Formats: sequence, structure tokens, C-alpha cells
Amino acid sequence: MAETIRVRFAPSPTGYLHVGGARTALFNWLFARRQGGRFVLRIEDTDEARSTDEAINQIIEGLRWLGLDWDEGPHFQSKRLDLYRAAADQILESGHAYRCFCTNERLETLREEAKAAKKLFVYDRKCASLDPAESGRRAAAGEPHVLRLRVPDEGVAAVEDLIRGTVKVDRSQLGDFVLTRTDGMPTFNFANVIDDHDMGITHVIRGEDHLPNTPRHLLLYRAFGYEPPRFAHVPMILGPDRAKLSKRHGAVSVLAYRDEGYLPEAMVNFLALLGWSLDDKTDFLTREQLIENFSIERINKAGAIFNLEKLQWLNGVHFRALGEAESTRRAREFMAAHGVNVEAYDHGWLDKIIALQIERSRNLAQLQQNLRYFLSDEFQHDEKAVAKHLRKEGAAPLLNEWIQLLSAAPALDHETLEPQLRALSERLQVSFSKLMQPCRVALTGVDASPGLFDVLDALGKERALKRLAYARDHLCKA
RNA sequence: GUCCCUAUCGUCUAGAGGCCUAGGACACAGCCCUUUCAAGGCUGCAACACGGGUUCGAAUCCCGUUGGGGACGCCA
Repeated sequence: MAETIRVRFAPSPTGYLHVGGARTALFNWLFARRQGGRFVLRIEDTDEARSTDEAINQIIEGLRWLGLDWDEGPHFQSKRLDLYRAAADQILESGHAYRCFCTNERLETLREEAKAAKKLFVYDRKCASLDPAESGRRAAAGEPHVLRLRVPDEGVAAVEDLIRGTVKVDRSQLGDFVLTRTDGMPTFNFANVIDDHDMGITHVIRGEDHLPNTPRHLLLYRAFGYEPPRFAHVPMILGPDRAKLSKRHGAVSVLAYRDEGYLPEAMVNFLALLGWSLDDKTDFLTREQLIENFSIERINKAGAIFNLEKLQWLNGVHFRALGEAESTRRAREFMAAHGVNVEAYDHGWLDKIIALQIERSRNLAQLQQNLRYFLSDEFQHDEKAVAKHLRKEGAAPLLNEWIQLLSAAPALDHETLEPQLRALSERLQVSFSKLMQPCRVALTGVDASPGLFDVLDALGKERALKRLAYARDHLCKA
């Protein structure tokens, strides 16, 4: 019988869920779903000083928003300290680890020396040769110490990475790294390995920044006699300057994209394409298609720059794919959460104007912005548009023609108005476009909008006439 | 600095020795559609980092150089 695939996402709650972490989570999740495996969520909160509840909530909210549901957890490392303590005792007893009483000051000096000598810093093993009995006495007397792994200084450590192949590192440069800190808390390297084993993780899919740690982890697995999982180190997500994506590149929190009104479907699709591809022509993929087709073999090796423009495009594609009913529902939901009293408007009417603007908007925040002149009569007129179409000779008389025509019109729909406007265009010897633009600016304040007949229809006769009169009296050339 | 990873259009990528006069997508430009803007359609622009090998043949394999990234914490 084939083993059950078990993967995990193990963020440390020191900040929000950023897009790099989200992509790592996504790859794990896709792999689990594709393989019929289990996806475990583990919060690595052993750094008490930097971990916050706020961050935990943000991470969970981010995962929920993306629809990356986990099968187990969240497990908290801070609640599993007994396990690490037992493991620490065990590895100390076996002789694979030893207590180190070196002070931070001494280590700092060593580090500086290494830097001056232009060499990689590795701990000099001062405490490695300490007599176990003496070590035990000093510890019992309460002398602060850490636990270090005895790393063989001969030979090479080889990692078989599913994405990168064999990665070899000289053991001599690994150093006797720290397992537990002075305060007894496990380090990342230690807790991570203990937990992955304890939770039966079969595949560790994580960021490339962890690759240099992996030989250390392997050593730990060996010291405990544990079977190591398989590793896959996914490439980094980079900012436009090719450096690891960070705050200074702008929005890196996944929830920031939610708040801008990007669809989780689009975000998932976009993130999947950062370092993975299906073939030579497919860009649009639904969640289901992603699950159906995901494989570690098709993950790239090189880092990928986060390309906002492609996300915006994909967002549009996903919006259209949602269909009118669903996309308007999402838009209503978004606006309700962003200060619009949705209940104050007729639902049918609201859906109609949303439908008018949705394909002209890159995201829901922009959609809301584009809806402003429908939702309220208080809106700014764009100075440029006014200058170009209203504040010029003949604009006021033209608006008067509009006012007359609309006042007399039995309805403001396309069928009714178009023939009349064609006739007007003919009579005034003004091109259709030149006829429309001043009216558009008067009604919307801008020179780009949905079709004018749709705008008129949505606004209704009374509001339209008011706006035309206002424009004629206040915005046209005196 | 040391070690590790990496290298195809501006960007995301296809490409696992001949299918490559290198394909798709975003972006950009032009045209079409058109009441404006989007959307859509068509066209165009644009890349195998460099140098050596291996081979009848290399974007694909090997070596080196250069560029980029990462790690070097009692952070994760």
C-alpha cells in the first residue's frame, strides 16, 4: 500500500501572511489535494519575543481567504515543549549533542574574528570536549547553557532535493549548531525536525531560503535514527529589483490584495504560476484544474518576480469567468465591507450598475471607485475632462439640446434615444462622438465611462437632467 | 568574504540533443470593433548572459567566467 502523503505549512507568526508564504502554502496544499494526502498547519511560535496572536490570526485569515483549508491543526509549537524537552534529553544522553556554556560575548568575538579572517563562522567546539559529569554538574548548578549537535567535521552532507537534485555541502562548514536555547526553548532547526517526524510529514515543501539548513536537518534525523522526509525547495518570490520580496516593495501581505478587491481565485491562479506552469499555453486555471494538474516536477528552479500587472489581468479574467450573478454578489459584499450602505439601494439597480463597471475595473476597490457617480450625486468633476469637453465654445447650447431631448423622451434606453441622437447629430452637423462626450462628462465627471445610454438609463431622467443643468450653468464657458 | 542555489523576450514561462527561422501569456505599440473607456479580435516589438568543450548536430549535456539570489543567529 502506498504511503499517505503528509505535508505541512509551518509559518512563524512574526508578521502577516506574505505572498511568498502563501505560495509555499499553496504548493503544499495543491500537492496534498492532488495526491489525496493530508495538509497540516503548524505554527512555529518558539520565538516568544517576536510571535504575536495578531500574526496568527492574520495568517489563518489569509489561508482561509485563499481557500487553503488544512486537515490538521493548527498545532502550536509553544504547546509542545514537553516533546522537545524529551527529545533534547534523549539526544544529549545518546552523546550526539552536548551542553555549551559559551557566552554570547565569546561567540560574538569568534564571529568577528571569522569575519576579519574572511572565513565562514563555525563554532570552535570549546565545550564539545567537556566531561559529561562536569557538564552535568554545571547545568545542575544552574549555569546557563545551550545544547549543540555534534556535527562530524569530515565528509559531505548531501540533500536529495526534488526540485534541485543532489545538493552537497561540506560538513565542516555546518558547525555544531544550537538545538535548545539558554531559556530551554528549542530553536527552529530542532523543533522543526522533531515536529516533522512526529507529525509524520513525508514531503517538506518550503522556500529556497531553507536549503542551506537542510543538511543540518538531515544530520538531526540521522542522530535520532529517524527516516527523513523528502525535500522540495521552491524558488523565492522576488521584488522588481530581484531581491527577496519584502515590505519595501509595497503590498506583500496577502490580505492587502483581498482588501484591494482581488479575487482569491485570481490570487491562487497567479501564485501558482509563480514558479510553476502547466504547459506552454495555459494561464487561466481554476482551483480544480490546479489540483488536477499540480506536480512538483513542474516547479521551476529560478526565482520569480511578482508581476502585479499579470495579477490584474488574471483578476479580470476570473471576474468574467464568475458570471454576472456571482461577480455582482462579490462586489456587493466587498462594498458592504468598505463603507457602502448596500441596503440603501435597490438590489436590481445596484447589480445593474455593478455589471456596467465590472469589466472596466481591475479590482473591486477600483470598481467601487468607478461606481461613485452612480451611488451619489456628490462627486468631483475631473478638471481635464471638463476643460476638454465642457469649457469651450458651444458646449452649453449642446447641453441644452440634450436637456430638451431627454425631457421629451418617453424612456432613456438605447432603443428610444439612439435614433433621436443620430438625428440630432445630423441636424447640428456634430459627430456622434462630439455629441456624446460633453454629456458624459456632465453626467459622470469623467470622459471614460460605460456606454452613455446605459449611464442615462441607470441614472434616470431626473438625476440626469439635474446634472446636465448643473454642468451647463457651472462648468461650461461663460 | 565563505558556502549553497540559479541564469530563455522588460516580466511570468514552454523547451528534458535534431520538432526551434525558440512557442504562449502579461506589458507595450499599431489596426479593427466603437458614443468614451474597458472587453474582444488581428498584427507587431522583444530572449536562449558570455567563453570553452562533448556531439554529425546544443537553448537543451560538461567546465569556466560573469550576473542575480539565498544562507552564514541562542530568528524562522
